[in-house]
Amino acid sequence: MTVGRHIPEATVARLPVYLRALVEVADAKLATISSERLADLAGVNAAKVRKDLSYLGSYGTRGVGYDVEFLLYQISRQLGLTRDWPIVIVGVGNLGRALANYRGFAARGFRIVALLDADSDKVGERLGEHSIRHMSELDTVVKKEQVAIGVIATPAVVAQEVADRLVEAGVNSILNFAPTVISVPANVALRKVDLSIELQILSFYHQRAVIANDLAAGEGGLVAALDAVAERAAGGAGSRDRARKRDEDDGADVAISAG
Amino acid sequence: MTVGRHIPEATVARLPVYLRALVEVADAKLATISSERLADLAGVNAAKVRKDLSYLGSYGTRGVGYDVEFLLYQISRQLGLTRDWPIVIVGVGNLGRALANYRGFAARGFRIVALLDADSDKVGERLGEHSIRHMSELDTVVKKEQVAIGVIATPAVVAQEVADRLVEAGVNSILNFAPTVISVPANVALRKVDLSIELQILSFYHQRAVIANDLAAGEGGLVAALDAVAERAAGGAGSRDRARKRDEDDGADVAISAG
DNA sequence: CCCCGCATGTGAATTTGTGCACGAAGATTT
DNA sequence: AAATCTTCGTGCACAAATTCACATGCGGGG
Repeated sequence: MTVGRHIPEATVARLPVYLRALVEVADAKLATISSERLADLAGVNAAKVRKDLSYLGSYGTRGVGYDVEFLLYQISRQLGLTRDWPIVIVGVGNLGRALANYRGFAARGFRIVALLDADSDKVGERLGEHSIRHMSELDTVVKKEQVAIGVIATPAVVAQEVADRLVEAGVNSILNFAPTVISVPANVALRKVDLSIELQILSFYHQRAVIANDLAAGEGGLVAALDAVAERAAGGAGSRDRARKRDEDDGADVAISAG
Repeated sequence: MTVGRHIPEATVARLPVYLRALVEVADAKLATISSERLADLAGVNAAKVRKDLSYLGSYGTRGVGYDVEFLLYQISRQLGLTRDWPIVIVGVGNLGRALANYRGFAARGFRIVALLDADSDKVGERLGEHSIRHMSELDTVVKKEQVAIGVIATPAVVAQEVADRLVEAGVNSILNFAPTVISVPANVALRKVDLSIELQILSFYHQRAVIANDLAAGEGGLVAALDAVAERAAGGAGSRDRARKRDEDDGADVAISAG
């Protein structure tokens, strides 16, 4: 492989999935793994795994597979997980609290350095190993702690303002949980996690399934009535779509574990 | 347009975003909106908005734009939001609680009918307008309430089992927050939200930005950048045998990357 | 009533992503 | 040492998604 420059976005989005699978494999004390097996664990197809990994360089051994530890290291390195990144969480409501308690952060080298909230009543409250500080300290904290990533968990109305302040303070990567579109300068990386949007997307496919089901199940007037609608809504390729979705779905995913 | 058949997946994922923007526009008492303006609010490009909307049918008026109310209705209908969908949340930990309290669900017609957890100590605990029920009631609840969508907010280890039970009980749409890959039959719709994966993806782009920045920073910066690179290259070998702690991270998802 | 301007709808080109199929390379067996 | 088996790496064709560019058609002004 021509030394992986420019890793495709779709590939980048899958690397963390491979990483997680590899951690499990390593825990099981296996030294090597085939693309086939890794694909299985990651829920994708083997050719894709090989192509993805080839962007990182040729780290596999034909006839054998990939060295688990080495691959773990290479992926971690590409993802920038070999060092710690200080993060701040802005907005300590429902979601902010869940995030603050989420142990997956530290596990991957994301170190929470501060929890900020605009509500003076919350300031000072202890949460895990941090006490909540006031928004006004944002700039100070970011600069002092060299914050790399800002997590926005505020209500939608203030999200853009918070983003602006984060950028202003020097943060160049933002993870937005607020249910609104925010915009940032081109040099700032932005990702969003939107719970209600995920549900709505699911609702779309769910509705199709329901209609398809009704059609398959019954044969009364209902069927006739829905027929035209179903034709448009479900199309003919419903199940094919569904099957694909499982594999490739890389649109938006978020993850949290409930402790 | 030949009346929307087969709406592309990418388009489906954007419809909720348009919907949200349209709600705001409607609140502002505007009767029509141009693709340009809607694109702006949704953070995408105007041609994409037009093409997306064209899949729903030709609802715009040349020279004028789209009728806000009408478009709102059409999108809601496509997404299946004109009716209520009963949902259950399985796993009432950190995240499950946040989800249970999240107001965005009810707002769009997703009605939580039950909160389930395997921990007997939690059973009976009141949370909002529900009291937590035991996992063993899953089948009963799903059937009695005609549950449409199951939300998994459990630790990763039990996620697959929970998914299996949901499917078994008749749920055909699942939103998975557990930080693990789960598999379901082809006729079941599945989406995942993985918080730690989002952070890792962000970390990838962040790292790039850091290096690019260092490089652009001038001479001293160049040295620093090369240092950073060297550190990664060399440090890798050193920390190569780092044993990653297995930890349950959470998934969460997001959607955009900034260049 | 006709013309002009504006914004939609869409064919076509481009870019990005996927997956097959096969050659290459290393391991294992005979 | 050769034959065989396994599994990677990748060229290629196809599919999906994005973006451009412009013809089309509606509404308003004169």
